[in-house]
Amino acid sequence: MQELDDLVSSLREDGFRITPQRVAILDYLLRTDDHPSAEYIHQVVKKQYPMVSLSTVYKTLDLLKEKKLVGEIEVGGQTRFDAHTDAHINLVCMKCGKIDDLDENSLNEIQNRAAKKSKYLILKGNFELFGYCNECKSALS
Amino acid sequence: MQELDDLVSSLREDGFRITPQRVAILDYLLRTDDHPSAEYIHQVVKKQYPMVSLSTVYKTLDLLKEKKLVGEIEVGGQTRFDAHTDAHINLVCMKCGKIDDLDENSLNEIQNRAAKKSKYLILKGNFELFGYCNECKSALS
DNA sequence: TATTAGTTGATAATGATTCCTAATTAATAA
DNA sequence: TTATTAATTAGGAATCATTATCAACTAATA
Repeated sequence: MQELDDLVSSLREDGFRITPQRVAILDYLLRTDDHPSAEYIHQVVKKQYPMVSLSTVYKTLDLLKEKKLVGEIEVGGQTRFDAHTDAHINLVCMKCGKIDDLDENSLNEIQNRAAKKSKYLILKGNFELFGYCNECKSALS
Repeated sequence: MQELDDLVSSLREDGFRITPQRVAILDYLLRTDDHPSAEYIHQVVKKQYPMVSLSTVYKTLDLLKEKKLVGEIEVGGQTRFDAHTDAHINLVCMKCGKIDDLDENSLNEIQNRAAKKSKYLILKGNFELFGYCNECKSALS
């Protein structure tokens, strides 16, 4: 996996230690389209490294957020993570809890316009739409 | 306050009891441009009705959310509320924590386009931009 | 291979929100 | 106006995600 190696090297160059735990977490996030919670990431990574602790997952996620390698959205009282870092829409299914990504070109433009109008210095944006996914809406009673 | 009276009447017609607690909470949300947390709403309402409990604030907010009289966004591990219910951008200052609203016409259009492309049934949208407000960015070290 | 500072795992602490229940009260009708 | 009653409230306990703490461990370096 070229991308993983590159990101790992860049972390190493920034002076961070490369631990199997960190690699496993980043690897999983790069491979999935899912938007897992810290708890879920912990479950997944434990299959490969049973000794990994939840607190290490949280700390690694903090690091990856800081390096802008992963993004986060807060949904239903918990934080969900993904490695899809360009501006996009998160479609949140209120029934099954899944989150799909949707690219939308106009978001960067909106962000720039908002920065100008508001005088805020904008660092990141989250765009969430809540509803029912195709499967769950079909199953509505 | 005409709007408050109308909303109170509509709640009564829906079979909900009109309590001073509920009126005070809704009244405050209608009057402010702020995006208070439940805790903060509790502080404000207690000045007028010192016996109001935090759990009543939470339950009233649930009711008002269900009736779509207030919106919510999750920021920094807590939920913030406002009575500005049409689609808009929330500008979140990562330093002082304030949230400003910004109208943006294209949001409804984006929402419709996303619904079509994704096949989701969209019920609501949140658009958040994070950064530093004009005051806080000037004060950056 | 030894050194050492960064990292980890385990668990305690925190804080926002939800749950629980007896007491209260808004709404209704007599 | 008063009695009835089911909805609502206050207060506190419980829950759950996240953060903090710290002794033990280990990746990086020389």
